[in-house]
Amino acid sequence: MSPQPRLTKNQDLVFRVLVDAETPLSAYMILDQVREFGIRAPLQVYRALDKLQSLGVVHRLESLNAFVACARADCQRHEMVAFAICDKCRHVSEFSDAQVKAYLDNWMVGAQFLANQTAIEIRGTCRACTR
Amino acid sequence: MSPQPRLTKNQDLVFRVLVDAETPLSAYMILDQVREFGIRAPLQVYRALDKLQSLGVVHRLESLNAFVACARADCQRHEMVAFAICDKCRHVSEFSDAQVKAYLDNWMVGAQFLANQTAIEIRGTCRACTR
DNA sequence: CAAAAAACTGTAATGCTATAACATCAAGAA
DNA sequence: TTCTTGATGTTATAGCATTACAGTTTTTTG
Repeated sequence: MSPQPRLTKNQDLVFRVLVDAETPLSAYMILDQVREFGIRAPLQVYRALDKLQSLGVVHRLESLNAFVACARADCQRHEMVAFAICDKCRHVSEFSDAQVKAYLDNWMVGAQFLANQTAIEIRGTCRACTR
Repeated sequence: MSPQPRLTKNQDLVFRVLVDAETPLSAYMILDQVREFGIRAPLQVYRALDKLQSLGVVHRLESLNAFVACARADCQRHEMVAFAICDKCRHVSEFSDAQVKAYLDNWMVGAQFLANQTAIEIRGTCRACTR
């Protein structure tokens, strides 16, 4: 489950909380859960999150100011990923669509725009909450 | 320039600031610019922004916690819009790609996900800042 | 190995972003 | 008119994120 470079204690604590979570968690929600393990300040959480994001094992959901563990077994970096976020139950589906990526890439080539990072977040209601 | 329903004073003030801006502005940056016209509290700005967003004439950039006036002349259509945000000069290019929309729609149909709102934000470096 | 460099940790203080709660006012519909 | 809806104004507070400073551990490399 753990990614390549051995995580430090703080990173591992934060990562485990996210892996166990069923919904995205804010940094402060994470903090609440790791306080009992010695982490006391928001910055300690944010630093761990930064590292985990750079490893590609955690994603930030911009529209929620929250974080999720990567859903894919093979967490590759710099790939284009999209999220469908249910506003009722907060469940998040992560998916990767090569064709969406291809079309956005195409636009970027045309505009001569060098992309670092792409956020695709769809807010709505999931199947389970519709019925 | 102004949209259908006549804007109220506060809405108009906020909208004008965004139209004149060359980069996305946070609610508090907007507040700084409308203080001289009598707006004093963040909530007054947020309320105006909410209304302008629902009219479709202002977009929120989730990854920046900031707002931009809609770049398109015909703002009425509430299509899927994407943003390319330059991290160097903060310039934002707004574009709409029917193909991307089609593929995301396709995914949503498959997953039986009812979408309300979609955010597509590409962070990187624009053409002008590359050279 | 020892020195240097890089990465991680801890803490306090602060700043930025957004909303809750309450009271009031203005405009249009019944 | 009376009712309803939407906008306004203000204060207080909640929630999210970073700066600054100090110290420690781990890794690199000469």
